[in-house]
Amino acid sequence: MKIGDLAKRTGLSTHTLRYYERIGLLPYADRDRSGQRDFDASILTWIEFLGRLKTTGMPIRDMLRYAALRDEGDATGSSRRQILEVHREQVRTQIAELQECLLVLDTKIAGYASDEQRTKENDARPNARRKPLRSRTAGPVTH
Amino acid sequence: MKIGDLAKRTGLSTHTLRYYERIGLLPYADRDRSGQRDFDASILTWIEFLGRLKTTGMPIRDMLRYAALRDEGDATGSSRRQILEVHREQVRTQIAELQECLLVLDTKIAGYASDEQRTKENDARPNARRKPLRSRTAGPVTH
DNA sequence: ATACCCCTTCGAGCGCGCTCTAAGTCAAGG
DNA sequence: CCTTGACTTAGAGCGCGCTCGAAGGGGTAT
Repeated sequence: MKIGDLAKRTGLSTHTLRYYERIGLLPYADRDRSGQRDFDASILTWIEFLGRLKTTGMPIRDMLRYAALRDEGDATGSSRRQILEVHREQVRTQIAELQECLLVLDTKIAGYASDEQRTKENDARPNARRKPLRSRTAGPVTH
Repeated sequence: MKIGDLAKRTGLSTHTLRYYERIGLLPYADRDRSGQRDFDASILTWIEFLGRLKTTGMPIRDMLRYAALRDEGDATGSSRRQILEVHREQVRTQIAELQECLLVLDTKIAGYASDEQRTKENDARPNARRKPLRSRTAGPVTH
């Protein structure tokens, strides 16, 4: 499988795929006689799993640790399991935090909701006037 | 309230607080006669709310849009509500994704679990050997 | 042979969100 | 008076995860 095809299948750019290989997140792919990468189809599973790790906020450096252990073979199974168990716990925490935030958002939105009738709460502005600022800090102001 | 106190209370560094003021995420704070910031206690509520937005992945540029509307006063209530409603939807999606990933992690871990007995599945390595690489790309290798 | 398009490597650049340094001011305590 | 320590501004630098550009090669269709 060529890199372009893999890109289409995974939604990653060819640039990103090469980058991943370069840093060791993907195994070094076979090259055909003209030097082009020929990916094994099984790479799809691995990339998908990496996607899960990424979605759940695992930094690349940790994925690299995991990938390295994977390369070392069977003996590293329990280390890998441990990494995943620790990570799973972080994901659980993350979900709990988000759910808490969701409640706060609900409350806040409810405060704005009541029939376009303004409540004090949602409009409280701490320190009076806000300085426009943004002199040399930013360019054409995109905000 | 001095910036140092506020830093302690919020867990943000004084650097970060000044940075937030600079970009307009915090209102321009009053200065005492010697030029030092004197924050209104009500800023705590705002910072806490910003924290929620941050936790849920809202980029600073969007927080700035929200903050700007807030400064414009009561008339912007419905725009602000809209921003939050859109964001809430994204948070919900995010949570759903994480929960899906959690299931995948559970499965993966279960695969490693079974009494230290290696299963094929969890060790499948796509393209044979992995090149060490990492020649000029990185320094002393921290991974 | 000539396009055309996808591929290659190497290395620079970018957007984000801080984070830190430098150089200096100010107020309180010993 | 002198030190200490928290504060001030302006601006440079950093870690992350890509993202892109330049310069060139290969294989196929016309």
